[in-house]
Amino acid sequence: MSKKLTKRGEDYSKWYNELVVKADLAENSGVRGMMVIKPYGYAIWEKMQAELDRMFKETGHENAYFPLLIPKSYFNKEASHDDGFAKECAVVTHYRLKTSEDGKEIIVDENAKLEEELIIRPTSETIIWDSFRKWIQSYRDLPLLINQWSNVVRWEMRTRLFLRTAEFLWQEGHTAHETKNEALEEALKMQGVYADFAENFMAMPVIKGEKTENERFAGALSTYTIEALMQDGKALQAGTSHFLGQNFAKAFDVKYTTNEGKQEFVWATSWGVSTRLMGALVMTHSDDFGLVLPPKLAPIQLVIVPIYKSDEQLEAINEKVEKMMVELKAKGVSVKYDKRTTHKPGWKFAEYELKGVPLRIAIGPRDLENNTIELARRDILSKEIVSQENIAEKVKTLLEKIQDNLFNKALDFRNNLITEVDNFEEFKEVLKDKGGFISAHWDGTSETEDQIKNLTKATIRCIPLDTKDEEGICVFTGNKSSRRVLFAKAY
RNA sequence: CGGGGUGUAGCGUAGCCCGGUUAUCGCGCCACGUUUGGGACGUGGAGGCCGCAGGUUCGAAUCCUGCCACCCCGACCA
Repeated sequence: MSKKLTKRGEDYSKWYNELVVKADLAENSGVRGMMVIKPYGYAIWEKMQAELDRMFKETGHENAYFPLLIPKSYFNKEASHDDGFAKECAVVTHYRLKTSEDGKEIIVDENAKLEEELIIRPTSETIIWDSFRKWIQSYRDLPLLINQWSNVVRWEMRTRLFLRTAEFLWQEGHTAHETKNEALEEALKMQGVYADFAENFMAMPVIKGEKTENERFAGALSTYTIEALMQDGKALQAGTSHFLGQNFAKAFDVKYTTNEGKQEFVWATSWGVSTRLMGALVMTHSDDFGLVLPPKLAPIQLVIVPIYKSDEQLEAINEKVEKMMVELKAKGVSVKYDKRTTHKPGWKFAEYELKGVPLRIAIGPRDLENNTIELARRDILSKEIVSQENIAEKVKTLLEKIQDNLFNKALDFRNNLITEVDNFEEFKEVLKDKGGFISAHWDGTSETEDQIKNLTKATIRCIPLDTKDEEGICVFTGNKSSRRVLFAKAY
């Protein structure tokens, strides 16, 4: 079995690529930049989806589905949106293939050229707002709170499994509101939902903040973000929520009648998270032995491996384990009993470690005699012999402990990598030697941000929401600044 | 799209400069046997249009030309 992983310290990027493939999460496909999400990886995504979907519905949203293809003309109705995405759109130009003259290959039928080209959605604002126009007449139709689970295509130059793929899965929320304030509140509320999900389910601490103009979504008036920090000290934008003002309402002519009989444009938001979260999950917790999954998102929370010499022993173990399984399942633990005879225990141990299963029970002849089991934790790689009494309760408690431990560990790591810096020399040093977030004063101009980016590759990840006013001078220009922002190199 | 590199079995590779029997080795796969508390061992076996298309030659994985794909470094990005 050549499943030896590259160590994180040797080459973080290589470690990540190998881990995603070896843990059976995803692989590259025959289509440039597009991945195959394998069953184990998809199972994790499904858990994320289920939880997020529940949270969206709890906050009043409904799911709907809009077309994959968008008429090109819709696209340039909102100018900045068009600018932002035009460079990375896949375009459908024909609707039929035919056999070539020599009968050897299938070619595009030039007679089947579309009147108007169709864009494969890079995001769905335009096609959704075309529908919203028909759905919204009166203030009584508002707010309109819609979410869509879908795939989108963005023709990226350089791709990496989960982190940046030419096609990815995501959800996109699109809402319309009567007032500016209500829309702003919605955008912030959804940022909160994302932060809650990241921290309480992914066990990934995030910083809530607002994007600067440079980093803002194409077509948005403000973009709220949750920013996470990966183990190599680079930041990852994990989710965004946009306040779109009336831009799309005006572009698609979406007006409503107020209770005073006046015509007004609606106010909008959109927000999304994608399969990129899978990459974030991997890079937040995993180690040199493989994936480490937080129990709340692990498809298998506990695996049981039998150890035996004879068929009789295996049968005795089976009997014991079947009883345990009933107890465990009753407590809601997702448990797998791997009694395959085709692999040895040592092989299974290594395999489930690689796949990040939070807890493992090994049970063999010795345990049958002593009424014990061996219980192993993935997060800290510990093993202990415990009594079989109350096993479900113990497992349940441990799973919660692991979930907390992963979050706290990631939080400590993140907090240690936020450095306050007051001059540009120090800025460059910290960025080079330590990495992570740099908290520094900035004069608020795009020019300064651009120059810093060109010199250091660091960008402003966000203006943290909880930032306090503090007089200072810009780390680059020395101009006045009233608060610190967070810089980092980002994925 | 610029600069560099690589294509040989499912995966990783040797051979290529300097053309010459049946294309090397490891992992994985299949069968049988022995094994099973941290990735077992033995014996046997299957699997290749050497990226594609041309050319040079008695003879091409090897030399030449063109094309394609992928990887790395830049510009672009959730």
